[in-house]
Amino acid sequence: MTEQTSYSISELAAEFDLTTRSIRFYEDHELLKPTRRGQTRIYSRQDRVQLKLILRGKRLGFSLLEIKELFDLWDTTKGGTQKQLLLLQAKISERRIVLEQQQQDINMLQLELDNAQKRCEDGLQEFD
Amino acid sequence: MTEQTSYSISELAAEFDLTTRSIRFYEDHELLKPTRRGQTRIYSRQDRVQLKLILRGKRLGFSLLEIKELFDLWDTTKGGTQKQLLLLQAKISERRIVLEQQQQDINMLQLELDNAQKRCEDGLQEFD
DNA sequence: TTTAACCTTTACGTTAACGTCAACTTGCAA
DNA sequence: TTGCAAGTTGACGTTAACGTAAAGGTTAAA
Repeated sequence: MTEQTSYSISELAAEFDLTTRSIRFYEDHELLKPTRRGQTRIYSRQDRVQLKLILRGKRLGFSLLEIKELFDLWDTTKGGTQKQLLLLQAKISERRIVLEQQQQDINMLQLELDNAQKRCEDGLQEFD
Repeated sequence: MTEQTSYSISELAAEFDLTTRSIRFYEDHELLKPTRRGQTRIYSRQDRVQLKLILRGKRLGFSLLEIKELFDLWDTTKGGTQKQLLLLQAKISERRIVLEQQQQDINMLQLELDNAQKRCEDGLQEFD
C-alpha cells in the first residue's frame, strides 16, 4: 500500500483522532464535500487535505465559520471578478493582522513559561 | 493622571472592549478576584494585568479552564512542594508543545496567505 | 443466509461563554 | 432630598460544536 487514493469516513476519523460525527458535522457546514458511492461518503486526497486545514484552523482557535470564510476566500482567487479580488486582498490583510497578534501572544507566553520554569528550578534547588 | 492605581468594572470593560458581564463571568470562574468597597468591585493594577493575560489566552484559543490552569500553575511556583514543582515542570513542557504546534500552524497559514495574495495579484493583472 | 461491521439520516442532549432582562441598592450631582 | 447613572445578584436565553441514541440500509465473511 504505497499511496491511498480515497478514504472512508472512519479511516479519516481514526487518522485524525476525531469522531465520524464531527466529520459529518463539517460537511453539514460545507467545509467538506465528499463524493458518494451509493449513499456512502468517499473522501479524496483533496478532501483529506481540506480536513487537515480545518484542524489547523481549529488549533489556532478559529471558529468553523471563520475557517469556511478562508476556504471561500481561497476559491475566489481562481476566477473572481476584479471587485472580488480587491475585497479578497483586504480580507487577507485582516487575517495577517490576526496571525501577527497570535504570534506576539505566543512569544509572550513562551517568555512566561521560561520564567515559570526558572522559578521551578529555583524552588527545587532549595530542596537540596 | 499619570498612573491609575485601581479601576472600576466599567473602566476595564471600556479599555478592553468587553462587557461587564464577561468580567463578572471570569470572576465567577475564579480567573479574577477583585476586592470590594461595600459590594462594589475594585480592580487593582494586578487584577488588570490578570485580565490582560486572560484575553491573551483567549486569542490563542485557550478555554477559560485552561487559562485558569495556567494561573494556578503559576501560583504553585511560589511555595510548592517538591512533588508539585516537578509536576509543574511537566505541565510547562506540555504547554510548550502546544505553543510550538501553534507556531507551526501560524507559519503554514502565513505561507498560504502569501500564496493567495500572489494569486490575487496575478488575477488582477489580467484586468489590465 | 444470516450476522456483524460499517454506513446512513434524524433528532434531541450537552457544555462553554457569554447575552439579556429583571429587580434591587448605592453614590453623588443638582 | 431626590433622582439617575453605575453597581449588584439572580435567572433564563443563545450559539457553536459537537455527543449520543434511535432506527434503519448495505455488504462481505462464515
